[in-house]
Amino acid sequence: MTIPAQLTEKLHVALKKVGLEVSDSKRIQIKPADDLRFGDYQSTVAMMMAKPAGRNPRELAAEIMEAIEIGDLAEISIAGPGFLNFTLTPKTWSAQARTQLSDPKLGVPTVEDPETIVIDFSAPNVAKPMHIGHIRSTIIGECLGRITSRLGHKVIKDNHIGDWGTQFGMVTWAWKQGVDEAALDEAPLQELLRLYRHASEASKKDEAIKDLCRHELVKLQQGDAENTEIWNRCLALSKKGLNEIYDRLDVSFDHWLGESAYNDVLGPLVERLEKENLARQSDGALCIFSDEKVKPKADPFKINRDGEWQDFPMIIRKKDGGFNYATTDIATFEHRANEFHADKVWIIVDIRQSGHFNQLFEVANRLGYDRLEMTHIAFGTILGKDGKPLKTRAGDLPQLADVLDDAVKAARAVVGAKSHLDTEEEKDELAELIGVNSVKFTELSHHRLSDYTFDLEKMVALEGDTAPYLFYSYVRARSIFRKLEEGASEQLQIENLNVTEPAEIHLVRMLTRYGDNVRTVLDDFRPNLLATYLLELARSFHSYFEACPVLKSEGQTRESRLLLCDLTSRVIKDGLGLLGIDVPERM
RNA sequence: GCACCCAUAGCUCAACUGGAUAGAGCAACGCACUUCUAAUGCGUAGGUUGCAGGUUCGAGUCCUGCUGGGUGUGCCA
Repeated sequence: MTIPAQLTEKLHVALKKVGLEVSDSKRIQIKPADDLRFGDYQSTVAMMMAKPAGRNPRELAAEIMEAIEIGDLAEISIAGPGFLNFTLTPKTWSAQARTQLSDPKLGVPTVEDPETIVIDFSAPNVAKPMHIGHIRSTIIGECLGRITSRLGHKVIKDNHIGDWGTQFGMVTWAWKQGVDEAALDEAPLQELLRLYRHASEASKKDEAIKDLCRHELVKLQQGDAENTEIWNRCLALSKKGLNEIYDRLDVSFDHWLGESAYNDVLGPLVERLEKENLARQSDGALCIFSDEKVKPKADPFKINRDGEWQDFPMIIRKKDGGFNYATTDIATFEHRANEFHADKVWIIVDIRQSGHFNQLFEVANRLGYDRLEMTHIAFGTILGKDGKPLKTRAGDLPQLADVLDDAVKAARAVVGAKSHLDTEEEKDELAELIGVNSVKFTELSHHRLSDYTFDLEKMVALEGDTAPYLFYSYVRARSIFRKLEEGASEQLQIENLNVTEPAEIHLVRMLTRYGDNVRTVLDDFRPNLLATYLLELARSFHSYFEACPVLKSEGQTRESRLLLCDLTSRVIKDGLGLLGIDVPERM
């Protein structure tokens, strides 16, 4: 039983003794104290019960304290307006640490009812190389996938690539204007980007060219041989480029079911919707309208213009006959429900698309998929130095590969100056690890909804709350074991783990919070909570490491401290692994 | 206009979902290295949590109204 559960139970019994019946044990509210001066856990039950019982909260707290049979689990004190503070004894902490050390899962809980969860993330447009804006979905998605899977769920990671949309019409048009085969051989992604930019600029200037691009897409969607051939070549080249980045980021997928994967079902799908009166013609397009069941304000199919509520339909077939992302998105969730048997679908996409998802989820309900729980996990915008969003269409975004290269270069300079590694090859490898993971960690340590300014210098800063800080704590802990005589680490006895010093106790306190922190990430899809926790853990380890000599101590103390180093290094490695970050053994 | 999101130290972010004197890092200043790897630790300084009300024993957190910023708003995704 966990410590909070034990304390809750003991409090429950004590409350009965004092003559106060608590119907809901949640009201007892044992919480970790947010300030260590107040102990490890606190209960506000005396304050909450006092008023209805017509009692003084402090007196009530004193009675409860008298009645509770705490044994040597914790020390109790009363403070402030009536807080009951529990300070766990060193004996309790030692036992907690031993339990965690002998648990292969390090205290991370497993869910009782595993679910099948589809995570839809990254989803780049394949005609263009990934730019910095793609980092958020990619990194958050991989992290959520790892955590969800660790908690015992079945996770299906799906890269819903944009391989069928308007941008393909543009690339195809430009391709036919003149593709540079030599460049395509040399640097395929750059050549595709050139084609896209060419078409983008041309169609901005000339409405007729825009129409030609649209037409190329319609031809592709209708199976035109030449366009299909071009499409196949683009797709192969793009995927190769994307995979290089994913390998570098240590991101992987179970499926790459992009928009094109659903092409064959779009026609029948749209016919079905029209036949069942879920969609109707409007201005030449086929649209899904409001069902008028909720107030306009809460209706995703309504919009207010000049004080008047008007229809705001979801277009599922354009007047040129082409399908758009709304159509493929409907086909996609049907596939996920029917073929993947998903209980939940998490879609990790920019918050700017939230309106679209409100409509999409409503469509799912109307189609009878109300048991499929779909969530749009939104994130904020990456801003330029001017405080304005980096423009997606302008084509002047830093490419992700370049950002990673720059980060590695910056890391290489620091590694060159500070590393204890022997060879240049090892240093290059370490710089790659630090550079790439600094970019990832920067992303994961921000709240997902906050906009943040893209600042390469800050991103690769290697001091303070960064990936290298965490790496360093891990490396310090592991280096101890390299100094040990052969086989000594195997002989460590878990029973000998026993903490007494404040720095040791604080370290254990942080360590035992690991499982809870992992779990809470999924409450609101917040990897930054785990990132913050790991930084705090590392901080308490560095403090401990400075305050408590390990190898210079003797006997049981030495063994106990070695075990603490072992446990800490395991938690840090495991925690970073859940964030999608690999650790170096030396640096 | 309307809808949604955001506002916490100079900067970047926390605050365990309503608890005590709002915490970290960066930047600034001071102290500690022939080291268990100083990519560190210890300390100083930095706040009317955008403003005004309300609910509550108790509000950064919930409610209302403002202010400021961002995003979206029919055939892009």
